[in-house]
Parts: sequence; C-alpha cells; structure tokens
Amino acid sequence: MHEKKNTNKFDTTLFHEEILKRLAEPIPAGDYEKFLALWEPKEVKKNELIMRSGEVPKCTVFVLQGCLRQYIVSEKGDEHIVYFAEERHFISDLPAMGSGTISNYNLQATEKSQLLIANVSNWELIFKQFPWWAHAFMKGQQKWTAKMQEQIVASISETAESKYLKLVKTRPSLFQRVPQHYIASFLGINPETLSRIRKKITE
Amino acid sequence: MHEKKNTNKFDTTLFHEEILKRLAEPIPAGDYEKFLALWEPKEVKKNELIMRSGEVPKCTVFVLQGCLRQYIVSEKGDEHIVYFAEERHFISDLPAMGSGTISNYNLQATEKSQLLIANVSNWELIFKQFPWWAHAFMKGQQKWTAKMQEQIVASISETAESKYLKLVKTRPSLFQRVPQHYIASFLGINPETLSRIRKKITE
DNA sequence: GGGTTTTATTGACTTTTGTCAACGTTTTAT
DNA sequence: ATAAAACGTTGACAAAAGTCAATAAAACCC
Repeated sequence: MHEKKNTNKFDTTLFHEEILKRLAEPIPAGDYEKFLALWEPKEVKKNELIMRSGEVPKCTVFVLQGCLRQYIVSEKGDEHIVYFAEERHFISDLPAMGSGTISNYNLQATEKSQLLIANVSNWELIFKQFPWWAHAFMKGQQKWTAKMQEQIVASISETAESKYLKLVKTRPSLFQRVPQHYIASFLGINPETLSRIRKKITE
Repeated sequence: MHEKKNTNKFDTTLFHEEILKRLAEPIPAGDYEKFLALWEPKEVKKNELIMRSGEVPKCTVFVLQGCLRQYIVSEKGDEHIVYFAEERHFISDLPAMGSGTISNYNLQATEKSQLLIANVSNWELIFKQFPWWAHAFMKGQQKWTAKMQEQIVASISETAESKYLKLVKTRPSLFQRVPQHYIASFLGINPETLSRIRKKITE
C-alpha cells in the first residue's frame, strides 16, 4: 500500500510570465525563486471542489493549466457562477480569507487542472517580503474593481443577447471547454434562453 | 466687484469619525490635522457636476453633507446610475484617476452638498505620509470589492422586486431624498416598472 | 405666485425571459 | 461495452419587464 507522490513539479513558466507582466519594475535578484517557493503545486481532477461555501478560505489559487468555476448557491438552491478562472488567472475569496470569515462561494475544477496554491500564511508572507508584489497586486485589484463596475453596468443595461455576444468576444476559449449551461448561469439566464439566443444569432 | 470667499469651513466631525471607524489602531499624535489639511472643503449646488465622463478624474471626494450620484451614459444615450454617495461616503473613479486615463462616469450632486476634496497629488501624498491610512484603505477596498460581487450575484439571480426590497432595507434614506426614477435607474429597471412594483407591494 | 418643467402613475400592448415537459444526443462511469 | 446520467434543443405557455402615450400632481424658477 504505497502512496502516490506528487513528485512531478509543473512547468511554471506561465506563472513567471504572468507575474512579470503585472510588474512595472524588474524583480530583485533571487526574489522570484523565494517567491515561487511559497506556491505549492497541486493537480485537481475534473469536478473536484477546491473551496467550499460555509468554510473559511484557506488559500489563493493560480491556474497554470485548466479551468475553475467559482459559484454561489442561492437559498432556493440555484447555482450562479460568478467567475471562470482559466490559465493565467488568480482566484480566491480575498475578503473572506483576509478577515478569516466564511465564504459564500464554491470553487470547482471544470476539468483536470494544474494549480499553484498559496496558503494563508504564505499569502500574507509574500506581501511582507516582496514590496514589488504588494504594489503590483494593488494595481491589479484596482483594474479588477473597474471590471466589476463595468459588469454591474452591463448587467443592468444590456440584454441577454448583447451580454452573450460580449462574452463570445472577450472569453472565446470558455465556449470550447465548459458546458453551455455554465455559460448561461454565468450570464444570469437559463439554458433554454441561451440556446434560443444562439439559434437566433446563427440565422 | 468683490469675490465671494469660501471662508466658512464646514464641521468636519463626521469625517474624523469616519476615518477613526475604519482604523484598527489610533492615529499618531498630530497626524490627523496634517491629514485633514489635505482635504479641501467645497460646497456644490443641486445638479452641479463634480466629475465628467470623458475627462481624467482630478480628485477623490468625501461627502460631509448631501448626496451625489455617479452615473454612466450609454451609447444609446440612456443614463445608468451606478452609485449614490450620501453622507460618510467616499466617491471617485480610482482606476481612472490612478492611471491618469479618462473616466466613463459622471458625478453629480442630487442636492446641495458639502464635500471634502483631495486632488490627485494630495491623494497620493496621504498614502505616502500616513501608513495607517494606506492600510485602512486597502481593507476598505476589499470590503467594497466583496459588496460589488454580491451586487453582481444579485443582478443575475434576483427579480427587480427583490432588489427593490433589499435597497429599501439597506439604503432607506435614499428614498427620502432622490427622485424615484433615479432609484429605478440604479436598480436597472425603468420608472414605470418601479412604480408598478411599489403599487403591488403596498397592496 | 404663476407658469413651466419634472415627476409619478396608469392603461394598453409588445418584447423578452422563464417554466415545464419531451426528446434525442453526447458523455460518463463501471 | 453498456447502462445511466448529463446535456442541448425545441414547443407551448406563463410571467416579468419594456415601450408608448396620456394624465395629474409636485417641484422648480424667475
């Protein structure tokens, strides 16, 4: 009865690229290796749950390969997807993790995926140890906030069809990898409506 | 031809309270006075525009007294209100101000209001000079982000009626001071629909 | 304070989206 | 390989929300 060990480290080139892309200045020599060491590689199976609603989030995730969906379950029991994290995306519930309170969101792999995971203490450590990260992160948060604002505006001002068309343009890869009813859930419409919108468009 | 001077400083007690409320630790002696000095008092008339879509935001605003609305004008020319800032609220377009790019949002007083305004250089200064502020601000941003997430979820999963009822609970004062069609715009429905929802509820 | 503008309401009708059920296809698991 | 589950589509109908027009009340502005 011997255990399977996670000996193969992933190719983390993508992670390195992504970090550099978000930075204004070069990283001090030796910093990146220390930084990377605080992220643990993990492979997850399709449909595996990485975080659960009702629990305090224990980590922040970077997607090296694959796709995750973050979703909430309403009182009525309906699932609503709030975010798809594909390759190069970070995903977490920062407000809950930061304050140590329970999250309302679930995080699940929609396919077999390779992740880099920073647990809470490592996550806090990298802010203290690497000023270049803290700075880049704040900038990133602001952009993120602006995008959410746009999403709110879109949700109150656009029809389902235009939201669909926008998603086709901005996230075309999603349509190749997740079931259509996930897209519908993300857009806030039901699967039948999405099916009809698609039919109408192709005519 | 003598100019009217803005000699009467406002009562800034509310500002002080609000800053303290957001802080984990007490402010070092003397810091608050220096901090306050970086905020310029300004009174605006009803309907006065404080920021304009298409311009680079020049300041961040704190509302001491009154109410502002932040809104976007769509290509079709429809207004969509994204935020109401009443007393104790900060309001800005941080991503645009931070990056020096033009904003898509307008900011207008819905009534005569008293504001405290930090221009861009003062805004950047307070982050450098007052670590307690930088820290509190980051925490505040996270809470803000979480609220926006909730709003997105609500917008894709709730009916207009339940969004209305939620607003009545969370922002009752709004209904006392802004016209109903502003509320409708904020909720993403049209005024007639809101009127009918209200009628239905009171029965 | 009197005329103008803004605002809220209501009715009749249209459009959009949701609901429920049925069906065939694809994917999954064993 | 095969049975079960998940998925996408379609139809018929219901519910929700938007549109346009008319009207009355309230607020605003010299």
